[in-house]
Amino acid sequence: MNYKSSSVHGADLHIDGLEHFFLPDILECGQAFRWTADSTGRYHGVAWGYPLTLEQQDDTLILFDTTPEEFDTIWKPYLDLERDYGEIKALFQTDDTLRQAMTYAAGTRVLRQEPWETLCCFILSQNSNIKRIQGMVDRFATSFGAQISPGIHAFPTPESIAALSLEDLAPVRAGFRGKYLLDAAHRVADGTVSLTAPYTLPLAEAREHLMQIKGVGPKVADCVLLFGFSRLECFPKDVWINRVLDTFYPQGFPAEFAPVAGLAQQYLFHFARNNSELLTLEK
DNA sequence: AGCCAGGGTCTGC
DNA sequence: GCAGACCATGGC
Repeated sequence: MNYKSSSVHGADLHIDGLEHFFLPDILECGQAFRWTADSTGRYHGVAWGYPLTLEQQDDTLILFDTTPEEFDTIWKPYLDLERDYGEIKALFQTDDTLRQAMTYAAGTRVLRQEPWETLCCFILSQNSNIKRIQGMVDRFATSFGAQISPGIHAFPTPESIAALSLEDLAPVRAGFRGKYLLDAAHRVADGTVSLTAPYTLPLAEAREHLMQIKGVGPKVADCVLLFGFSRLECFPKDVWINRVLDTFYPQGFPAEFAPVAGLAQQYLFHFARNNSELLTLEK
């Protein structure tokens, strides 16, 4: 189990006895882009149309201004609190590289994000960096998302984006990615691309389905499948992961980890970025 | 100042 | 199929 109990404190909810859970690992690892930490360490964000403030104190997670019902339907699945990370990590312990890698992001989890939001974010991610992606996503949501409370915006809908022109999108400062956002919105709005089918399609077909969209290649498709559709068998390959594979898995990534390779990818990504001197950097 | 960023498209072999 | 130019822009 991932936590022992939950309790209501006024308008807040406390989740106690957390395991394998650390907010900075989860919210700042480059899988989600709408969470920001304030000076007290609390995180503010929006997901599935709901705003939330989060704070972690040791093994207790505090969700401010929410209800047990909202926790059960939105935040428990969003934070992937139903998955047994202990079991998966025990499997990874059998691998020397993964055992070491897991210490660099021990509390990460694969969020269950909204597919459309994840699609847009990773279209915007291409040839960019996490800081700038956050800026583009914030301008996108602020400019075109419905205001759900003062200063807080829901993520824009595909329909609302499909009605825009490239010039309308200028405030996002997305550069060449703007036209890709519009293509994604058009295809989702007219039904060419389904945002439910990839939950269940065979992986190769799910990738091809998303890659119909201009600006969506293998890496973006895999990130959307992993972080937006909870397809943990997906293993996005960027330059860092390729260096890890070259250095530590020249015979290929072990097949026994295939069903949860996407979680391994998370640990390996952060391990790589913190230990570049260990990697073969040619090519 | 210059490099690189959680890539993808388009063109030319 | 595969390499290489090119894409816009900001963060470091």
